[in-house]
Amino acid sequence: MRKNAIKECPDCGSKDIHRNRDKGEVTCRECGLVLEDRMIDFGQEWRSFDDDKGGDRRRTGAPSSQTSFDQGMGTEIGTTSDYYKLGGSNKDKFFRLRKWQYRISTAIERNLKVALAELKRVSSYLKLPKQVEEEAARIYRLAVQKGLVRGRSMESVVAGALYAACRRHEVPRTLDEMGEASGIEKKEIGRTYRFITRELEISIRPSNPSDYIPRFASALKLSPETQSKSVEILEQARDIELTSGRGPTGIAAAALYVASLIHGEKRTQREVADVAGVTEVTIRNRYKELIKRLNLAKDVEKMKNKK
DNA sequence: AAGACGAAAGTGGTTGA
DNA sequence: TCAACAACTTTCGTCTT
Repeated sequence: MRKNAIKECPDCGSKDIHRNRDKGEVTCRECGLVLEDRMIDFGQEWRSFDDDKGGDRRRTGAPSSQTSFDQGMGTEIGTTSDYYKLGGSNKDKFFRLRKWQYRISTAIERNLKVALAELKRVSSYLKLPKQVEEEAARIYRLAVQKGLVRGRSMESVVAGALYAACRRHEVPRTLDEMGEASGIEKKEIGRTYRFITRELEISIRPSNPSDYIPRFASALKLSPETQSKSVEILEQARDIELTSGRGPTGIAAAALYVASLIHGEKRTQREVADVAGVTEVTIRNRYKELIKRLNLAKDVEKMKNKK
C-alpha cells in the first residue's frame, strides 16, 4: 500500500531521483541505486511474430537489465523484405528457417494466451491489485521464454508466478489461498514458486507478518485500533527476534488475537485460526511467547477487569 | 456447552554430512 | 542421498468460563 512515488533515495538520501518512464525504472543519480518503483518493465514488447507484413515492428526481447534469454526463442529470422536480398537456394533456407521460427512463436503465443486468461481468472478470484497481476504476467512470460514450463503444468506456473508477484508487492496471499483459487496443490505451487524465482533470479524478501494483518483483521471485522495494535505488537516482537524462523501467518494470527483481547473485541482462537489458515495450537504457542516476552499479560488482565 | 490449554505423536520441508 | 531437526498440525484429554 505504498503507492506514492519514491521521493528520496533510501540508500544515500539524495533527492536527485531519475525516472525513466519507458522502462519503468527509477534510479538515484547520486549513488546509482535502482529503486525499482514499480518493478515491472512494460517497455518491452513481445509481439513481432504474427504479422508477416512489413519490416517494422521488429522489436523483441527484454531490456538489458533483465537476464538475457538466448534460448533461440527471442531470435527473429528475418522478414519478407529481407527475402528479396537473397538469391536462389538461399530462398528455400530462408523459408524453412522462418517456418520454424513461426511455429515456435505461435506456440508460445498460444500458450501465453491461455495462460494469461487463467492468470486473470485466479487473480480476480483473489481480488489482487492490477499491479500484481501485471507483475505475475511478466514473470510468467519470462518463465516461458526460459523454457521453465517444461515438465510442469501451465496452471502451476501461473500460480507460482502470481504467488511470487504477491510476495514482491507485499500483498501476500498464503499458499493455501493460492491453492484454493487455482486448484493446484499448495506444495506444487511452492515448488514451482521456488523454482522459477531461483531460475529467474527474482529476489524476494521474507514476508513480513504485518503484511497479513489488514486482510485478516477485516475478515474478522476488527476495528482499526485493534489492527494497529497488532502491528505494534508485531514490531516489538520482531525487535526481539521472536518472528524469525516462524511461519509469518501464525505470528500475525497470534498478534491479532492478543490485540483483540486487549481492545475488548475478543475473537476466539478458532475464528482467528480459520482466517489465518493455521491451527489453534499454533496461535496458542505464539500467543504464549508474545505474552511472556512482551509483558502483555497485564494489558490483557486490565481488559478482563473492565468487564 | 463452548472455549482455552497442553501433551504427544505425526507430517512435510530444510539442512548438513 | 539420507538422517537429524524445527515448525506446524492433528488429535485428544482436561480445565475454565
